[in-house]
Amino acid sequence: MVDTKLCPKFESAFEILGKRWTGLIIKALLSGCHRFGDMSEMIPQMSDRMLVERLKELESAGIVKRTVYPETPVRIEYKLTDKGKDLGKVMDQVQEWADKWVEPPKKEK
Amino acid sequence: MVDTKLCPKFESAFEILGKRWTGLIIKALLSGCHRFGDMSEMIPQMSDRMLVERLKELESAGIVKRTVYPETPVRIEYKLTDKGKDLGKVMDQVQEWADKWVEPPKKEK
DNA sequence: ATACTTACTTACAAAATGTAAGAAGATGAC
DNA sequence: GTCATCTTCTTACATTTTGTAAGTAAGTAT
Repeated sequence: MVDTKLCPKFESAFEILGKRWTGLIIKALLSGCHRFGDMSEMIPQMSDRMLVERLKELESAGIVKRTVYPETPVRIEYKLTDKGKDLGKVMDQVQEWADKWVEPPKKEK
Repeated sequence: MVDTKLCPKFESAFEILGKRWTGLIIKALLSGCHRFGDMSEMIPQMSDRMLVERLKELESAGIVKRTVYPETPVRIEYKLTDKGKDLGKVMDQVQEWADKWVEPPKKEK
């Protein structure tokens, strides 16, 4: 064993990233999704309830900014802050790893 | 909105990384921890029960290899496979992001 | 026989997530 | 006016995951 403890900042980062859906939501935002409905469509396995909850968490973590446009019907935009955009590098590495190591799911047949 | 779906491989990667403790366990393994007790010590907030469960998942995902040394008392080593070691780059990016953006927790005065 | 070590198991409670229905606020159709 | 529509949530309740703490197994050593 080398160290006796992990870096607290690293741990803190994974309190966010290590929650279900968070990574996918950030990826969706990086891909240009900005609206609730867009994200909900892009990640259909996730329920709206979870999306609401995660977006609130990401907002209070300073990763996402929520803006209301009082049009009709109301439009609400979720955008990554600088802090959030900086997660792009993390996501790129995840994508690279996934491309190299994840074999496509062989569910059917 | 740009795309209509996320990359399935990316999603698959986050089925693992997006679980509580997984990131910290991989980081511990990258830091030179190899034994159950070491990891349990390095991540004291996590219970043994969870460590067992996550290690099994990581093993069946091909990220960790478990080896038994029938000494006394028994020694069991957990090591990252090549697939697992390749997550080092992801973890490095997380660390970089955390160093830049995570402010140290201001719990107690 | 008892104790000691490591690596788990098990049972049960608590918390997170899934599911599905509903609600609010502004509008337009009838 | 009343009904329906759209989007973004909210609520209630079931299911699943995680937390907590005690216990087990195998191999020594005392």
